[in-house]
Amino acid sequence: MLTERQLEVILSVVHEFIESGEEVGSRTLSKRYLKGRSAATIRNEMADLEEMGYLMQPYTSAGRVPTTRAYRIFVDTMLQRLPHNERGHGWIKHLEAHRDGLRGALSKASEMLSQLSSYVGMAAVTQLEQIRLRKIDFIRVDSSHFLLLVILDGGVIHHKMITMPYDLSQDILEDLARKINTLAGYEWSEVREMLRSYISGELGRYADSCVSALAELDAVLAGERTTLYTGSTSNLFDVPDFQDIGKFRALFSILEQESELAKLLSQYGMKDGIGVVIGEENAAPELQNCSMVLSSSSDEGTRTILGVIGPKRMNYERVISVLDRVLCDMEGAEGDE
Amino acid sequence: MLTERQLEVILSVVHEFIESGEEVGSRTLSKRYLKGRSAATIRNEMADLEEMGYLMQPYTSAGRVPTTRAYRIFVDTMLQRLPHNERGHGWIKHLEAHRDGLRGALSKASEMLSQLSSYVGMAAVTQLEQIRLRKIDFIRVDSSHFLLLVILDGGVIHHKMITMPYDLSQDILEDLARKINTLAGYEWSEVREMLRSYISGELGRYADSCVSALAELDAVLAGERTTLYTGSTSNLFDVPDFQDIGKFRALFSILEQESELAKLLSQYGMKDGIGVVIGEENAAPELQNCSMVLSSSSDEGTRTILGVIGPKRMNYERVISVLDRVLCDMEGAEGDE
DNA sequence: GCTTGGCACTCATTATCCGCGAGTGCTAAT
DNA sequence: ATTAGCACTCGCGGATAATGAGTGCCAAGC
Repeated sequence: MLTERQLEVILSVVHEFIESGEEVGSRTLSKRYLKGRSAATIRNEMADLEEMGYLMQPYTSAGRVPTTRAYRIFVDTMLQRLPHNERGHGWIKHLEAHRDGLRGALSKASEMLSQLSSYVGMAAVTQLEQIRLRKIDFIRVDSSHFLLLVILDGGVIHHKMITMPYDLSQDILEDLARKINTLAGYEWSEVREMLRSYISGELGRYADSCVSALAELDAVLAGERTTLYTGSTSNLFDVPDFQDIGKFRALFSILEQESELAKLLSQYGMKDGIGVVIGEENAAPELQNCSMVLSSSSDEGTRTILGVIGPKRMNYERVISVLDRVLCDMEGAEGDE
Repeated sequence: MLTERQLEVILSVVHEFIESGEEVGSRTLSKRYLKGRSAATIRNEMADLEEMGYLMQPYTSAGRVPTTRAYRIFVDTMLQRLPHNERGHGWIKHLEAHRDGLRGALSKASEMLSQLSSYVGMAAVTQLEQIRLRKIDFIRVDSSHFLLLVILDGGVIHHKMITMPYDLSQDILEDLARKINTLAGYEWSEVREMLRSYISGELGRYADSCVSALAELDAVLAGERTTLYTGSTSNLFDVPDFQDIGKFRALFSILEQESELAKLLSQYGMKDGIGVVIGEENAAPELQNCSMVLSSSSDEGTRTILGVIGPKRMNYERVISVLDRVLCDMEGAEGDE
């Protein structure tokens, strides 16, 4: 399909364009990459490749710019070539043991990814439907308030202050908690059902309040719920591609809509290992000029995604190695760093 | 000091400049504001006012632009004129009762302020040194982990997973918690001291771990600690003053450094009620082009600040009324919205 | 003594033009 | 198949000119 030389031209154009940000001309390629061949020869190849959809000219008689297809080839070739770490599977196991807990670990990781990549780091944890309950507790604060505390597998912690019309003594609450905790290890959907029958059966006059508390709890836990952490975004100011306020805005506004971005991430982070999503391959129209380098890891109940988002014209090699390194750190450092 | 007419000129220049964003000329003023007088007269006044430091010309023979002093007069006049809500004192009392808790209330408030003002809303709660303990609890999760839970006056909640070398049974933990909870109502600094002696005195072999746990806790609570919530920042893209990427960056980067901004806020939010900080009045050099409209409310132990940050050339009237309205909502809506 | 119309002058902004240079496509020779 | 040569395209940057809003100042008027 593609001759050896055509491939070489594609890779060269992408490489040069990523470095310079300017349209790549035949002369440059002839001088710096395919030294054997003359500019004219390369011009012919480039004309062919344009027809095939790998290159394009921003205007008549300018240099060529790679299309997403060209980037794709470039990245795939790179991923094959790299001594590509077959770790990147197990890291989710180590997250919870982090000294700052899940929350702290993810927020630090995203920040670190931002710093090291000089783009924007992201970390997301998705609570799947089949997440299991680890521990639940009610803490009486005063006569009309208690704090509902839920700890799920994977270290996800939720808490919520509940207002009660009755004064429940701490003893009653403890008793209730003890009962519910016998359900630890079950999936949430099961727990919910069991709770429902328990409440209506045994709780008598408190049933009303408990039902509404259960509803609250359900709202927090039901279905997929993704929490997203975003590293520092100020690196984006130094990216030449985003000097234009319009392009900047496109990326930025999606970074701010956590829910949108979270949906996108969970959509692409299917396979374990490191993956790259380039420009238009992305579902969101705002991200046409952006690429993401992602790694996901799943456990029963949660899926965690770490990654970097940056311009399509990003330094993929560096970002991939940075991500790889952060993942390794994660497995290594855990509690002691 | 200032004649009636000089004052009028100042207010007019500020008003016009806020609307148009362009240098204001004498002809405009004569036509739209001080209809009685001719352009030449106003030119003379303006020359005087420039000498007095209220106006300035960006370059020779251009229109005039207000200085911070002029903005100051404009804002002060407005604050006097407004049917200015003498509420705005008590709202901190109502925060905690919000159905989403303190955290939820503040994050919603900042978001709402962003939406309504079309600038950037902020909400910060500062935990003062003399904050009081309301309730503490240890929840055993498994043999080597327990969750430390601290509830402070004002509804501030902290939790932290602690790893323990020993297996402490839930009973021991509960006993410990019960003891500590007798200290509820004391200031944290007192609690810390009492705990310290208790631990070394009675806990025997567990003392080491407890000391380190106490240190953890102390790190979270000691001194001032401000939590900052920032509303959507994407409104900034539509502000003409920030079309230039450089100016945008200045504001944005400080919004991202939560700690910096938090420090600034607590510095200015001294007096209760609504206050405005304009441009260079601000300590941070990054905020020279920005103004903040702030309202703070203190309780024993916490101070909460709500406000909006935007360009110096912001629509102060609208922002002030928006803030006022959000504060009222806060007092009214509480749990039921 | 303010106020005001008139006038010359300033200066940022915008439009226009022009030449440069990098790059292309095509063709004819190798 | 490759390559040197050539005419052509087109964005970019600098120079120049025209525009126009606004000023400062002066001399006349109320």
